[in-house]
Amino acid sequence: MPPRSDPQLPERILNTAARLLATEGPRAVSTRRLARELGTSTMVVYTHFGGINELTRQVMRRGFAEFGTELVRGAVTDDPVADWMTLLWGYRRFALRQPHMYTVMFSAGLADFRLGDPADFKAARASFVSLLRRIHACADAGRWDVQDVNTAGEAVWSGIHGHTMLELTGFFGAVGRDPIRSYNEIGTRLSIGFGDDTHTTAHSLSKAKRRAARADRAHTAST
Amino acid sequence: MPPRSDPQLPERILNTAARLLATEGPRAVSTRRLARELGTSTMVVYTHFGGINELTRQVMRRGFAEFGTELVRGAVTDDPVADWMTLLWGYRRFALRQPHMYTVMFSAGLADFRLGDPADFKAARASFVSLLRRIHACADAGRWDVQDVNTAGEAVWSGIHGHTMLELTGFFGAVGRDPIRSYNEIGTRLSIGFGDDTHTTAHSLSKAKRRAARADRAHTAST
DNA sequence: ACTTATACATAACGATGCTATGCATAACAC
DNA sequence: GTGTTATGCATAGCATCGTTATGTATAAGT
Repeated sequence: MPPRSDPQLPERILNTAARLLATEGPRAVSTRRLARELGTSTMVVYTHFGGINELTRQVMRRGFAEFGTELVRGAVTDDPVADWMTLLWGYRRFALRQPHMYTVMFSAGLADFRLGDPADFKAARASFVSLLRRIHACADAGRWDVQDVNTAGEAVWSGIHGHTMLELTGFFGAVGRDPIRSYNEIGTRLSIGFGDDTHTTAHSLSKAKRRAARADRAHTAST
Repeated sequence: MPPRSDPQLPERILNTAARLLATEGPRAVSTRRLARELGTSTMVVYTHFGGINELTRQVMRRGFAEFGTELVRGAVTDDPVADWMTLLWGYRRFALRQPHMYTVMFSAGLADFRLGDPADFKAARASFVSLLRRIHACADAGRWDVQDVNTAGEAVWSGIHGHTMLELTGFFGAVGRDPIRSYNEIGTRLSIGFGDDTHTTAHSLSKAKRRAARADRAHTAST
Protein backbone atom coordinates (compact mmCIF):
# COMPACT_ATOMS: atom_id res chain seq x y z
CA MET A 1 0.00 0.00 0.00
CA PRO A 2 2.89 2.40 0.34
CA PRO A 3 5.11 3.75 -2.41
CA ARG A 4 8.27 2.35 -0.75
CA SER A 5 10.57 3.65 -3.43
CA ASP A 6 13.58 1.93 -1.87
CA PRO A 7 12.84 -1.38 -0.16
CA GLN A 8 16.09 -1.25 1.83
CA LEU A 9 15.79 2.31 3.05
CA PRO A 10 15.83 1.27 6.73
CA GLU A 11 19.12 -0.50 6.12
CA ARG A 12 20.58 2.58 4.49
CA ILE A 13 19.44 4.74 7.39
CA LEU A 14 21.14 2.40 9.83
CA ASN A 15 24.36 2.36 7.81
CA THR A 16 24.43 6.12 7.51
CA ALA A 17 23.73 6.57 11.21
CA ALA A 18 26.51 4.15 12.11
CA ARG A 19 28.92 5.89 9.76
CA LEU A 20 28.08 9.34 11.10
CA LEU A 21 28.43 8.08 14.67
CA ALA A 22 31.83 6.57 13.93
CA THR A 23 33.24 9.51 11.99
CA GLU A 24 31.65 12.58 13.58
CA GLY A 25 30.23 11.42 16.88
CA PRO A 26 26.75 11.24 18.40
CA ARG A 27 25.90 14.89 17.73
CA ALA A 28 26.09 14.31 13.98
CA VAL A 29 23.37 11.67 14.12
CA SER A 30 20.34 13.92 13.79
CA THR A 31 17.16 13.51 11.80
CA ARG A 32 17.96 16.47 9.59
CA ARG A 33 21.52 15.39 8.93
CA LEU A 34 20.37 11.89 8.04
CA ALA A 35 17.73 13.30 5.71
CA ARG A 36 20.36 15.44 4.00
CA GLU A 37 22.76 12.52 3.60
CA LEU A 38 20.07 10.20 2.28
CA GLY A 39 18.25 12.73 0.13
CA THR A 40 15.00 12.17 2.01
CA SER A 41 12.99 14.01 4.63
CA THR A 42 13.30 13.69 8.39
CA MET A 43 10.08 11.64 8.47
CA VAL A 44 11.77 8.43 7.33
CA VAL A 45 13.41 8.13 10.73
CA TYR A 46 9.99 8.18 12.38
CA THR A 47 8.29 5.88 9.87
CA HIS A 48 10.93 3.18 10.20
CA PHE A 49 12.25 3.63 13.72
CA GLY A 50 9.83 5.80 15.65
CA GLY A 51 12.41 8.37 16.64
CA ILE A 52 16.07 9.11 17.05
CA ASN A 53 16.33 7.15 20.32
CA GLU A 54 15.03 3.97 18.79
CA LEU A 55 17.39 4.40 15.86
CA THR A 56 20.30 4.83 18.24
CA ARG A 57 19.25 1.66 20.02
CA GLN A 58 19.39 -0.25 16.74
CA VAL A 59 22.85 1.15 16.02
CA MET A 60 23.92 0.12 19.52
CA ARG A 61 22.61 -3.38 18.91
CA ARG A 62 24.95 -3.62 15.94
CA GLY A 63 27.78 -2.29 18.06
CA PHE A 64 27.25 -4.94 20.71
CA ALA A 65 27.21 -7.65 18.06
CA GLU A 66 30.53 -6.43 16.67
CA PHE A 67 31.86 -6.05 20.20
CA GLY A 68 30.87 -9.63 20.98
CA THR A 69 32.72 -11.08 17.99
CA GLU A 70 35.79 -9.06 18.93
CA LEU A 71 35.77 -10.55 22.43
CA VAL A 72 35.23 -14.14 21.33
CA ARG A 73 37.95 -13.92 18.71
CA GLY A 74 40.79 -15.03 20.99
CA ALA A 75 41.61 -18.74 21.00
CA VAL A 76 41.42 -21.00 24.06
CA THR A 77 44.87 -22.27 24.90
CA ASP A 78 46.48 -24.08 27.83
CA ASP A 79 47.11 -20.70 29.51
CA PRO A 80 43.70 -19.41 30.58
CA VAL A 81 45.14 -16.32 32.26
CA ALA A 82 46.81 -15.32 28.99
CA ASP A 83 43.51 -15.99 27.22
CA TRP A 84 41.74 -13.75 29.73
CA MET A 85 44.27 -10.98 29.24
CA THR A 86 43.89 -11.33 25.48
CA LEU A 87 40.20 -10.62 25.92
CA LEU A 88 41.12 -7.52 27.92
CA TRP A 89 43.29 -6.23 25.08
CA GLY A 90 40.55 -7.01 22.59
CA TYR A 91 38.16 -5.02 24.74
CA ARG A 92 40.45 -2.01 24.63
CA ARG A 93 41.09 -2.42 20.91
CA PHE A 94 37.38 -2.20 20.12
CA ALA A 95 36.94 0.90 22.25
CA LEU A 96 39.90 2.69 20.67
CA ARG A 97 38.75 1.86 17.16
CA GLN A 98 35.15 2.89 17.78
CA PRO A 99 35.36 5.46 20.55
CA HIS A 100 32.01 7.11 19.82
CA MET A 101 30.24 3.78 19.57
CA TYR A 102 31.77 2.60 22.84
CA THR A 103 30.83 5.80 24.63
CA VAL A 104 27.23 5.60 23.47
CA MET A 105 27.05 1.91 24.29
CA PHE A 106 28.28 2.21 27.85
CA SER A 107 27.28 5.62 29.10
CA ALA A 108 24.58 7.71 27.48
CA GLY A 109 22.70 4.93 25.77
CA LEU A 110 23.02 2.08 28.24
CA ALA A 111 20.19 3.33 30.43
CA ASP A 112 17.79 3.61 27.48
CA PHE A 113 19.03 0.30 26.15
CA ARG A 114 18.19 -1.37 29.44
CA LEU A 115 14.66 -0.04 29.37
CA GLY A 116 13.99 -1.62 26.00
CA ASP A 117 12.94 -5.16 25.35
CA PRO A 118 14.94 -7.88 27.13
CA ALA A 119 16.39 -9.04 23.81
CA ASP A 120 18.37 -5.83 23.65
CA PHE A 121 19.75 -6.32 27.09
CA LYS A 122 20.79 -9.87 26.31
CA ALA A 123 22.79 -8.54 23.38
CA ALA A 124 24.68 -6.34 25.79
CA ARG A 125 25.10 -9.10 28.34
CA ALA A 126 26.47 -11.55 25.78
CA SER A 127 29.79 -9.73 25.73
CA PHE A 128 29.87 -9.95 29.52
CA VAL A 129 29.26 -13.69 29.42
CA SER A 130 32.31 -14.25 27.24
CA LEU A 131 34.32 -12.54 29.97
CA LEU A 132 32.82 -14.84 32.59
CA ARG A 133 33.83 -17.87 30.57
CA ARG A 134 37.46 -16.81 30.55
CA ILE A 135 37.36 -16.26 34.28
CA HIS A 136 35.82 -19.68 34.80
CA ALA A 137 38.65 -21.25 32.81
CA CYS A 138 41.23 -19.62 35.08
CA ALA A 139 39.47 -21.06 38.12
CA ASP A 140 39.11 -24.51 36.54
CA ALA A 141 42.80 -24.62 35.74
CA GLY A 142 43.61 -23.89 39.38
CA ARG A 143 45.28 -20.58 38.59
CA TRP A 144 42.64 -18.50 40.33
CA ASP A 145 40.58 -19.01 43.44
CA VAL A 146 37.21 -17.48 42.58
CA GLN A 147 34.18 -17.88 44.84
CA ASP A 148 31.64 -16.09 42.68
CA VAL A 149 32.37 -15.77 38.98
CA ASN A 150 29.79 -13.02 38.51
CA THR A 151 31.28 -10.87 41.23
CA ALA A 152 34.76 -11.42 39.86
CA GLY A 153 33.52 -10.53 36.39
CA GLU A 154 31.97 -7.33 37.62
CA ALA A 155 35.22 -6.35 39.30
CA VAL A 156 37.21 -7.04 36.14
CA TRP A 157 34.72 -5.25 33.95
CA SER A 158 34.74 -2.23 36.25
CA GLY A 159 38.50 -2.00 35.91
CA ILE A 160 38.70 -2.21 32.14
CA HIS A 161 35.60 -0.10 31.58
CA GLY A 162 36.87 2.63 33.90
CA HIS A 163 40.28 2.63 32.25
CA THR A 164 38.69 2.76 28.81
CA MET A 165 36.47 5.70 29.72
CA LEU A 166 39.41 7.59 31.21
CA GLU A 167 41.48 6.91 28.11
CA LEU A 168 38.69 7.98 25.75
CA THR A 169 38.16 11.27 27.58
CA GLY A 170 41.83 11.99 27.02
CA PHE A 171 42.99 11.80 30.60
CA PHE A 172 46.23 9.91 30.02
CA GLY A 173 47.22 12.11 27.15
CA ALA A 174 46.55 15.22 29.21
CA VAL A 175 48.90 14.20 32.03
CA GLY A 176 51.47 12.60 29.76
CA ARG A 177 50.98 9.10 31.11
CA ASP A 178 51.08 5.79 29.27
CA PRO A 179 47.65 4.11 29.24
CA ILE A 180 49.14 0.75 28.26
CA ARG A 181 51.20 0.62 31.41
CA SER A 182 48.23 1.13 33.72
CA TYR A 183 46.16 -1.29 31.65
CA ASN A 184 48.87 -3.88 32.26
CA GLU A 185 48.73 -3.04 35.93
CA ILE A 186 45.00 -3.72 36.12
CA GLY A 187 45.34 -7.15 34.55
CA THR A 188 48.38 -8.05 36.59
CA ARG A 189 47.11 -6.99 40.01
CA LEU A 190 43.72 -8.55 39.49
CA SER A 191 45.22 -11.85 38.36
CA ILE A 192 47.50 -11.96 41.39
CA GLY A 193 44.62 -10.84 43.55
CA PHE A 194 42.59 -13.79 42.30
CA GLY A 195 45.32 -16.09 43.57
CA ASP A 196 47.71 -16.59 40.67
CA ASP A 197 51.45 -16.65 41.19
CA THR A 198 53.29 -13.40 40.48
CA HIS A 199 55.70 -14.88 37.98
CA THR A 200 53.22 -17.00 36.05
CA THR A 201 50.97 -13.94 35.80
CA ALA A 202 53.84 -11.93 34.35
CA HIS A 203 54.52 -14.74 31.91
CA SER A 204 50.88 -14.86 30.80
CA LEU A 205 50.84 -11.10 30.44
CA SER A 206 53.77 -11.01 28.05
CA LYS A 207 52.18 -13.83 26.09
CA ALA A 208 48.93 -11.89 25.79
CA LYS A 209 50.71 -8.72 24.77
CA ARG A 210 52.43 -10.55 21.94
CA ARG A 211 49.07 -11.82 20.76
CA ALA A 212 47.56 -8.35 21.01
CA ALA A 213 50.37 -6.85 18.96
CA ARG A 214 49.79 -9.53 16.32
CA ALA A 215 46.06 -8.78 16.29
CA ASP A 216 46.77 -5.07 15.87
CA ARG A 217 49.09 -5.73 12.93
CA ALA A 218 46.56 -8.06 11.35
CA HIS A 219 43.91 -5.38 11.49
CA THR A 220 46.03 -2.51 10.25
CA ALA A 221 47.18 -4.70 7.35
CA SER A 222 43.64 -5.65 6.41
CA THR A 223 42.44 -2.07 6.38
CA MET B 1 29.98 51.98 34.34
CA PRO B 2 27.36 49.27 34.47
CA PRO B 3 24.10 49.31 36.35
CA ARG B 4 24.95 46.03 38.13
CA SER B 5 21.70 45.81 39.99
CA ASP B 6 22.82 42.77 41.98
CA PRO B 7 26.54 42.63 42.78
CA GLN B 8 26.43 38.92 43.54
CA LEU B 9 24.49 37.85 40.50
CA PRO B 10 27.30 35.56 39.25
CA GLU B 11 27.21 33.76 42.57
CA ARG B 12 23.46 33.29 42.31
CA ILE B 13 23.81 31.95 38.79
CA LEU B 14 26.36 29.42 39.97
CA ASN B 15 24.20 28.34 42.89
CA THR B 16 21.14 27.93 40.71
CA ALA B 17 23.11 26.00 38.09
CA ALA B 18 24.51 23.67 40.76
CA ARG B 19 21.06 23.14 42.25
CA LEU B 20 19.47 22.41 38.88
CA LEU B 21 22.28 20.02 38.02
CA ALA B 22 21.89 18.15 41.29
CA THR B 23 18.11 17.94 41.25
CA GLU B 24 17.19 17.67 37.57
CA GLY B 25 20.38 16.76 35.77
CA PRO B 26 22.50 18.41 33.10
CA ARG B 27 19.64 18.97 30.65
CA ALA B 28 17.95 21.33 33.10
CA VAL B 29 20.95 23.65 33.14
CA SER B 30 20.06 25.83 30.15
CA THR B 31 20.33 29.55 29.64
CA ARG B 32 16.57 29.99 29.38
CA ARG B 33 15.86 27.90 32.45
CA LEU B 34 18.42 29.82 34.47
CA ALA B 35 16.94 33.11 33.28
CA ARG B 36 13.49 31.95 34.32
CA GLU B 37 14.68 30.83 37.76
CA LEU B 38 16.62 34.02 38.37
CA GLY B 39 14.12 36.43 36.87
CA THR B 40 16.68 37.73 34.39
CA SER B 41 17.40 37.28 30.70
CA THR B 42 19.61 34.65 29.11
CA MET B 43 22.30 37.27 28.52
CA VAL B 44 23.55 37.20 32.11
CA VAL B 45 25.11 33.81 31.47
CA TYR B 46 27.14 35.29 28.62
CA THR B 47 28.14 38.50 30.37
CA HIS B 48 29.42 36.69 33.44
CA PHE B 49 30.59 33.35 32.09
CA GLY B 50 30.82 33.62 28.32
CA GLY B 51 28.54 30.69 27.67
CA ILE B 52 26.98 27.57 29.08
CA ASN B 53 30.18 25.54 28.75
CA GLU B 54 32.19 27.94 30.82
CA LEU B 55 29.44 28.03 33.43
CA THR B 56 29.47 24.24 33.58
CA ARG B 57 33.22 24.33 34.05
CA GLN B 58 32.79 26.62 37.05
CA VAL B 59 30.18 24.30 38.53
CA MET B 60 32.53 21.36 37.98
CA ARG B 61 35.30 23.24 39.77
CA ARG B 62 33.03 23.42 42.80
CA GLY B 63 32.26 19.75 42.44
CA PHE B 64 35.91 18.81 42.46
CA ALA B 65 36.51 20.92 45.55
CA GLU B 66 33.70 19.14 47.38
CA PHE B 67 34.93 15.81 46.04
CA GLY B 68 38.40 16.53 47.35
CA THR B 69 37.22 17.27 50.89
CA GLU B 70 35.17 14.06 50.84
CA LEU B 71 38.26 12.04 49.94
CA VAL B 72 40.56 13.65 52.51
CA ARG B 73 38.00 13.26 55.28
CA GLY B 74 39.17 9.78 56.39
CA ALA B 75 41.71 9.65 59.21
CA VAL B 76 45.18 8.16 58.94
CA THR B 77 45.45 5.16 61.25
CA ASP B 78 47.91 2.32 61.77
CA ASP B 79 46.09 0.31 59.09
CA PRO B 80 46.85 2.03 55.77
CA VAL B 81 44.96 -0.56 53.73
CA ALA B 82 41.82 0.14 55.75
CA ASP B 83 42.45 3.86 55.25
CA TRP B 84 42.75 3.28 51.51
CA MET B 85 39.52 1.31 51.42
CA THR B 86 37.82 4.05 53.40
CA LEU B 87 38.78 6.46 50.64
CA LEU B 88 37.24 4.07 48.13
CA TRP B 89 33.94 4.07 50.01
CA GLY B 90 34.06 7.83 50.28
CA TYR B 91 34.57 7.99 46.54
CA ARG B 92 31.45 5.91 45.97
CA ARG B 93 29.47 7.88 48.55
CA PHE B 94 30.11 11.15 46.74
CA ALA B 95 29.09 9.70 43.39
CA LEU B 96 25.86 8.23 44.75
CA ARG B 97 24.92 11.47 46.49
CA GLN B 98 25.68 13.64 43.49
CA PRO B 99 25.21 11.36 40.50
CA HIS B 100 24.69 14.13 37.95
CA MET B 101 27.66 16.08 39.21
CA TYR B 102 29.87 12.99 39.10
CA THR B 103 28.76 12.11 35.59
CA VAL B 104 29.46 15.60 34.29
CA MET B 105 32.78 15.72 36.12
CA PHE B 106 34.14 12.47 34.75
CA SER B 107 32.60 11.96 31.36
CA ALA B 108 30.98 14.71 29.35
CA GLY B 109 32.78 17.63 30.94
CA LEU B 110 36.21 16.21 31.64
CA ALA B 111 37.44 16.75 28.11
CA ASP B 112 36.37 20.40 28.12
CA PHE B 113 37.73 20.78 31.61
CA ARG B 114 41.12 19.55 30.48
CA LEU B 115 41.24 22.08 27.68
CA GLY B 116 40.79 24.96 30.10
CA ASP B 117 43.48 26.63 32.07
CA PRO B 118 45.86 24.33 34.00
CA ALA B 119 44.42 25.53 37.29
CA ASP B 120 41.21 23.72 36.46
CA PHE B 121 43.02 20.53 35.74
CA LYS B 122 44.94 20.76 38.99
CA ALA B 123 41.64 20.94 40.83
CA ALA B 124 40.66 17.66 39.24
CA ARG B 125 44.03 16.09 39.90
CA ALA B 126 44.02 17.06 43.57
CA SER B 127 41.51 14.33 44.32
CA PHE B 128 43.75 11.86 42.52
CA VAL B 129 46.73 12.89 44.61
CA SER B 130 44.91 12.07 47.84
CA LEU B 131 44.47 8.55 46.45
CA LEU B 132 48.18 8.33 45.70
CA ARG B 133 49.01 9.28 49.27
CA ARG B 134 46.97 6.39 50.64
CA ILE B 135 48.68 3.99 48.26
CA HIS B 136 52.06 5.30 49.31
CA ALA B 137 51.19 4.65 52.95
CA CYS B 138 50.37 1.04 52.16
CA ALA B 139 53.73 0.61 50.49
CA ASP B 140 55.59 2.37 53.33
CA ALA B 141 53.99 0.09 55.89
CA GLY B 142 55.19 -2.95 53.96
CA ARG B 143 51.69 -4.14 53.22
CA TRP B 144 51.98 -3.54 49.47
CA ASP B 145 54.80 -3.90 47.01
CA VAL B 146 54.30 -1.01 44.60
CA GLN B 147 56.89 -0.11 41.97
CA ASP B 148 55.18 2.96 40.53
CA VAL B 149 52.62 4.72 42.69
CA ASN B 150 51.14 6.59 39.73
CA THR B 151 50.53 3.43 37.76
CA ALA B 152 49.00 1.74 40.78
CA GLY B 153 46.82 4.78 41.36
CA GLU B 154 45.59 4.74 37.77
CA ALA B 155 44.69 1.07 38.10
CA VAL B 156 42.78 1.68 41.31
CA TRP B 157 41.04 4.72 39.92
CA SER B 158 40.03 2.81 36.80
CA GLY B 159 38.39 0.17 38.93
CA ILE B 160 36.38 2.45 41.17
CA HIS B 161 35.52 4.87 38.36
CA GLY B 162 34.32 2.06 36.13
CA HIS B 163 32.25 0.53 38.89
CA THR B 164 30.77 3.92 39.73
CA MET B 165 29.78 4.60 36.14
CA LEU B 166 28.20 1.18 35.79
CA GLU B 167 26.28 1.69 39.01
CA LEU B 168 25.10 5.16 38.02
CA THR B 169 23.82 3.95 34.65
CA GLY B 170 21.71 1.43 36.54
CA PHE B 171 23.50 -1.72 35.42
CA PHE B 172 23.51 -3.54 38.75
CA GLY B 173 19.89 -2.74 39.40
CA ALA B 174 18.92 -4.00 35.95
CA VAL B 175 20.48 -7.43 36.44
CA GLY B 176 19.55 -7.70 40.11
CA ARG B 177 23.12 -7.72 41.37
CA ASP B 178 24.56 -6.17 44.51
CA PRO B 179 26.97 -3.32 43.66
CA ILE B 180 28.46 -3.36 47.17
CA ARG B 181 29.62 -6.92 46.74
CA SER B 182 31.53 -6.21 43.54
CA TYR B 183 32.91 -3.00 45.01
CA ASN B 184 34.30 -5.09 47.87
CA GLU B 185 35.76 -7.45 45.32
CA ILE B 186 37.63 -4.66 43.57
CA GLY B 187 39.23 -3.43 46.77
CA THR B 188 40.03 -6.93 47.99
CA ARG B 189 41.57 -8.29 44.79
CA LEU B 190 43.61 -5.18 44.16
CA SER B 191 44.97 -5.15 47.72
CA ILE B 192 45.96 -8.80 47.47
CA GLY B 193 47.31 -8.14 44.00
CA PHE B 194 49.52 -5.41 45.39
CA GLY B 195 51.04 -7.99 47.73
CA ASP B 196 49.01 -7.85 50.92
CA ASP B 197 48.07 -11.01 52.79
CA THR B 198 44.60 -12.38 52.12
CA HIS B 199 43.50 -12.38 55.74
CA THR B 200 44.85 -8.99 56.70
CA THR B 201 43.18 -7.56 53.63
CA ALA B 202 39.86 -9.07 54.72
CA HIS B 203 40.40 -7.63 58.17
CA SER B 204 41.11 -4.16 56.79
CA LEU B 205 38.07 -4.42 54.55
CA SER B 206 35.66 -5.09 57.40
CA LYS B 207 37.24 -2.25 59.34
CA ALA B 208 36.71 0.13 56.42
CA LYS B 209 33.13 -1.00 55.94
CA ARG B 210 32.36 -0.24 59.57
CA ARG B 211 33.81 3.24 59.11
CA ALA B 212 31.83 3.76 55.91
CA ALA B 213 28.60 2.76 57.61
CA ARG B 214 29.35 5.25 60.36
CA ALA B 215 30.04 7.99 57.83
CA ASP B 216 26.76 7.22 56.09
CA ARG B 217 24.83 7.46 59.35
CA ALA B 218 26.59 10.70 60.25
CA HIS B 219 25.53 12.25 56.98
CA THR B 220 21.93 11.09 57.01
CA ALA B 221 21.63 12.37 60.56
CA SER B 222 23.03 15.79 59.66
CA THR B 223 20.64 16.24 56.74
C1' DA C 1 -10.79 -0.71 -11.97
C1' DC C 2 -11.83 0.97 -7.56
C1' DT C 3 -10.81 1.44 -2.85
C1' DT C 4 -7.71 1.56 0.90
C1' DA C 5 -3.85 2.01 3.48
C1' DT C 6 0.68 3.82 4.03
C1' DA C 7 5.43 5.68 2.96
C1' DC C 8 7.03 9.99 2.42
C1' DA C 9 7.39 15.30 1.96
C1' DT C 10 6.14 19.70 3.72
C1' DA C 11 5.46 22.75 7.32
C1' DA C 12 5.17 24.05 11.84
C1' DC C 13 5.85 24.00 17.22
C1' DG C 14 8.71 24.37 21.13
C1' DA C 15 13.12 23.98 22.66
C1' DT C 16 18.17 24.67 22.62
C1' DG C 17 22.92 27.87 22.40
C1' DC C 18 24.44 31.99 20.84
C1' DT C 19 24.80 36.84 18.75
C1' DA C 20 23.57 41.52 17.32
C1' DT C 21 21.42 45.50 18.86
C1' DG C 22 19.80 49.02 21.95
C1' DC C 23 19.21 51.22 26.29
C1' DA C 24 19.68 52.76 30.82
C1' DT C 25 22.90 53.71 34.27
C1' DA C 26 26.95 53.61 37.27
C1' DA C 27 31.69 55.18 37.30
C1' DC C 28 35.01 58.24 35.85
C1' DA C 29 37.18 62.96 34.46
C1' DC C 30 36.93 67.59 35.16
C1' DG D 1 28.09 69.30 40.01
C1' DT D 2 28.20 68.14 35.10
C1' DG D 3 29.41 65.63 31.12
C1' DT D 4 31.30 61.55 28.97
C1' DT D 5 32.03 56.83 28.67
C1' DA D 6 31.71 52.21 29.22
C1' DT D 7 29.00 48.25 30.36
C1' DG D 8 25.42 45.13 32.53
C1' DC D 9 21.27 43.65 30.95
C1' DA D 10 16.90 42.98 28.03
C1' DT D 11 14.93 42.23 23.56
C1' DA D 12 14.80 39.99 19.37
C1' DG D 13 16.56 37.11 16.08
C1' DC D 14 19.50 33.22 13.92
C1' DA D 15 20.39 28.29 13.22
C1' DT D 16 19.81 23.96 15.09
C1' DC D 17 17.52 20.17 17.45
C1' DG D 18 13.33 16.31 18.09
C1' DT D 19 8.77 15.69 17.15
C1' DT D 20 3.99 16.04 15.24
C1' DA D 21 0.14 17.28 12.17
C1' DT D 22 -1.23 17.39 7.58
C1' DG D 23 -1.41 16.45 2.77
C1' DT D 24 -0.28 13.56 -1.22
C1' DA D 25 0.97 10.08 -4.19
C1' DT D 26 1.20 5.31 -4.90
C1' DA D 27 1.40 0.26 -4.14
C1' DA D 28 -1.53 -3.48 -2.60
C1' DG D 29 -6.05 -5.84 -1.94
C1' DT D 30 -10.68 -6.84 -3.74
